[in-house]
Amino acid sequence: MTKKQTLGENDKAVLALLSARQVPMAAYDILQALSGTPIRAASQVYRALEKLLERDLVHRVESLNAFVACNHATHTSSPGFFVCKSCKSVTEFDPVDEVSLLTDRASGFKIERYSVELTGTCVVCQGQSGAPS
Amino acid sequence: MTKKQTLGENDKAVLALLSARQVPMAAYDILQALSGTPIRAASQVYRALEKLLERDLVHRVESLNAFVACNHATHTSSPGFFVCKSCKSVTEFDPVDEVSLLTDRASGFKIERYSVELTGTCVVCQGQSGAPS
DNA sequence: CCCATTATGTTATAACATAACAAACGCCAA
DNA sequence: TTGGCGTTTGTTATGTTATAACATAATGGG
Repeated sequence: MTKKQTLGENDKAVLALLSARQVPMAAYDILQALSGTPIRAASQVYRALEKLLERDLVHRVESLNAFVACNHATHTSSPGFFVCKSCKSVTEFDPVDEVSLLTDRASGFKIERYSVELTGTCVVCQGQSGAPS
Repeated sequence: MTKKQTLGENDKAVLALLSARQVPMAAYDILQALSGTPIRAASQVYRALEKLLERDLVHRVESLNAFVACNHATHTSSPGFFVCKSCKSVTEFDPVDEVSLLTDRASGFKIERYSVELTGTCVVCQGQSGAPS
């Protein structure tokens, strides 16, 4: 019963791509970016993403239907994100404090996974759009 | 320039449906459930949802690609949800405390909207599945 | 070597969402 | 009153995201 222990070539290619870019990518964008490789179909991308998500090497950004490489040393399965709607960048953080508050008010609900996504404008983009010439 | 101030029949029908059910519904489920009405196409459903979302009468549950009627007296545009993966029920709450923590660590990021979704098992479903006969 | 299992490739389709255009409706100014 | 404009609604088509289903190849233990 050998369950997948190593990443295959496709998985590595997807991970390398997401690590190189620092922004979230949609699955079909990944597909297009990897057109030089054996990856030719959506299902290959989704299969790779599935493995990478299991290992917390990649996170899904729910509010964007997109995927981003984890940039933390210690991979957490449930990160929080600041998502800049202007430049599409995301900043990852670990919402431990917030989640401990949430645990308190869960009143019996058994939390298995969470998604905390803050949408707005990052510092850089605020400077660029807000300032008059 | 009269911008839509009242809800139309379609909007009311969608809201009534979502209020009657207490669980999130996907847009195409709504479409099917309203087959007796003038609503015949997906775009009509999405248009109604758009208006209802603007007014915070309905919320989008990102992790389910689904929509649920707001059950709060004071409608907030950014609620939190406990989502039971077993019975699909959602419990809405206002994550003000958590978000004030997040504001502290946002370090210049301007938060406009947020989504806090906790997936797990509700008290009722824990009792049903966990207990031996 | 042979078979079972896992991995990969390929095609098709399901599920979710919006674009684009047409028809009808309401309002108010000429 | 009517004619024009903005809004709403209806309709068809298409775009986008995700998975199902099946075929083929690689791998590893007996």
